[in-house]
Amino acid sequence: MTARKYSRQRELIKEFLMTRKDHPTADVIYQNVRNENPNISLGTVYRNLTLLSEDGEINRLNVGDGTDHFDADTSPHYHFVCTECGSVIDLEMDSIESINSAAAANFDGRIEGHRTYFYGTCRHCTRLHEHS
Amino acid sequence: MTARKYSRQRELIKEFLMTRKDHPTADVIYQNVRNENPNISLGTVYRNLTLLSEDGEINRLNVGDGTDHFDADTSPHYHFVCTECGSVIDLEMDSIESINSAAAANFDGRIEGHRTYFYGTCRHCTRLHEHS
DNA sequence: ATAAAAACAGTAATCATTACTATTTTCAAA
DNA sequence: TTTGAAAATAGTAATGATTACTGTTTTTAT
Repeated sequence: MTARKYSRQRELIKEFLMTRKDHPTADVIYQNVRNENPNISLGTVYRNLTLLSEDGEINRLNVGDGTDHFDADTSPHYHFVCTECGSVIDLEMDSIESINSAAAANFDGRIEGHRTYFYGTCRHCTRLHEHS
Repeated sequence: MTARKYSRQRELIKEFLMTRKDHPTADVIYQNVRNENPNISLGTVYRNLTLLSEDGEINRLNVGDGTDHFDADTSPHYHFVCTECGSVIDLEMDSIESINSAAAANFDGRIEGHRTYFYGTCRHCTRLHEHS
């Protein structure tokens, strides 16, 4: 519906996000894209992140830490969030779309999908606790 | 560790939340508790919601709409979020703790739990679309 | 009773995000 | 190739949820 026009800024944002697998926040993206375009504004970053996710080119993650994270990998996969350091890590596991039907069983409405985040302690933070 | 002292305000907040199954936000709780205590401040509501959830007496829900929701039902259960009206509804389905082990299979770290929200259109919004 | 810890009301501050505005860029059609 | 309307931009102001601060009041163990 909305005619999308080319923008170098949007391209830079997408390009940067594709190089990262740590699911950065808008501000981290902003700080990094500024290396390529020092004049870009934070509002432009936010607006383009929204446009890209509306277009399905990226995903917005609400991991529960108060700030959104972004992911250029739109293939179905799950995320782990470390409750100590806050890092967001891709999980290698099969999709569990079957839980949608489990949820729909006793529900009077239409269930279209789900979002699942796993929480715990990441490898690095676990090791920090080890007292050998 | 932190010695908790009685507070009438905290009691009112918990009591109100227990009467509701629609998972209200802090501001909705504030507006309602003011009927019982017109002097209560919004900061007190926020602080006590945090204390109550730290104590495991209530749960904080991050449904992805930008504002936290609260639930006095701490028994394990899942939630549905209507993408049209934003309502948050309890789901009657078995716990699927088994997905934790699926997530842990290829992950080098400790997975302690997960949070899952189901999205779609609620009964009410679905009916609004029906053109009979 | 008393006093230290906890909680309070009221308000200011913070943080992420969105909205606004005047200017610049894109791009399809002339 | 111009041209002009739509889209996008930079910069800044505003918003909304939440947290922090401060002087006062409550709680509660002694």
